[in-house]
Amino acid sequence: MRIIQQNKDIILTSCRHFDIKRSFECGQCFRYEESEDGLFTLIAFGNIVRLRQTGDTIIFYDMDKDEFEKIWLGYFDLDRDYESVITELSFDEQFCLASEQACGIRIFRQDGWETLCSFIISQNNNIPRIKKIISALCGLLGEPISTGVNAFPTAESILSAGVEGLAPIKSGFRAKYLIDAAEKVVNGTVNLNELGRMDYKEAKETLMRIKGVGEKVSDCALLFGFGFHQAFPKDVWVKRVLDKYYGSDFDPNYFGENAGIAQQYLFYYERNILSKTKTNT
DNA sequence: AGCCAGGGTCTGC
DNA sequence: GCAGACCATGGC
Repeated sequence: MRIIQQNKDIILTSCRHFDIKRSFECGQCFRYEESEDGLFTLIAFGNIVRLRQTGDTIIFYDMDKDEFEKIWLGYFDLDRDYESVITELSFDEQFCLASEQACGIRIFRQDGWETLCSFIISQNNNIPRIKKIISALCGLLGEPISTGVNAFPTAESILSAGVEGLAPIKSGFRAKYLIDAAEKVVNGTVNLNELGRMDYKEAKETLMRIKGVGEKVSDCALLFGFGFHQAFPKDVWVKRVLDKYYGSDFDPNYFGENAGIAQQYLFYYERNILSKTKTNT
């Protein structure tokens, strides 16, 4: 992969292991839109990013190199060698099948607070509606960053809204969980800045102090928002894979330190490929 | 109309 | 530790 500044854009070439469509559509990120001509618009860290992929070339529009290296290199996990990660995980037969169909998925390193809230909202919910609720939350309480676009709201802002104040976003029973998360982050019961210094187990337990955060939500936040690549979220799709091929005694340690990456490929394979092609038996 | 969705809590055994 | 009811909402 090479990074080139061309006029006002950043161009990545030879991106064998970065498929932006699959990476966005694999259920890790909710603040993006794809327009009909293949343009993706992402809102993250108070910025709006527009990007498009043609073959193995990706263009980041109106982006300067300093900003790219400071924020987006890390966000898109571009320092990680996915080739060797995939080779490492390929001892497993199901992963091999999945990685052929899900090639190019990368795990984004998103904002921790936003990721935590996003996956609190995700519980017992579907992806289109998760996106809607998050968008409404930002519109209601986020700081404007452009016309009609707001950043993700701070914990203080959500806390001051209260459960009643969140009513317009129609998050249902999850509103009280968002408030509890905001409260514990503001009062220090959960210090998100310390999570990175903890081991996986301690970080997971810390997030689970929040009401509405169980094992799965905690794992998603750790994997997509805090860089814990051994976190292995088990949602209904992943459980289907585990039931079909691995048995009830499956332990994520089977996949090692990058179990979370394996999980993401299996999730995408089951949800976006298998469930749409099989003739029901 | 009923089931499902990147689940968790609470209660009862 | 495990099963089941319940939780809001919208798409199909």
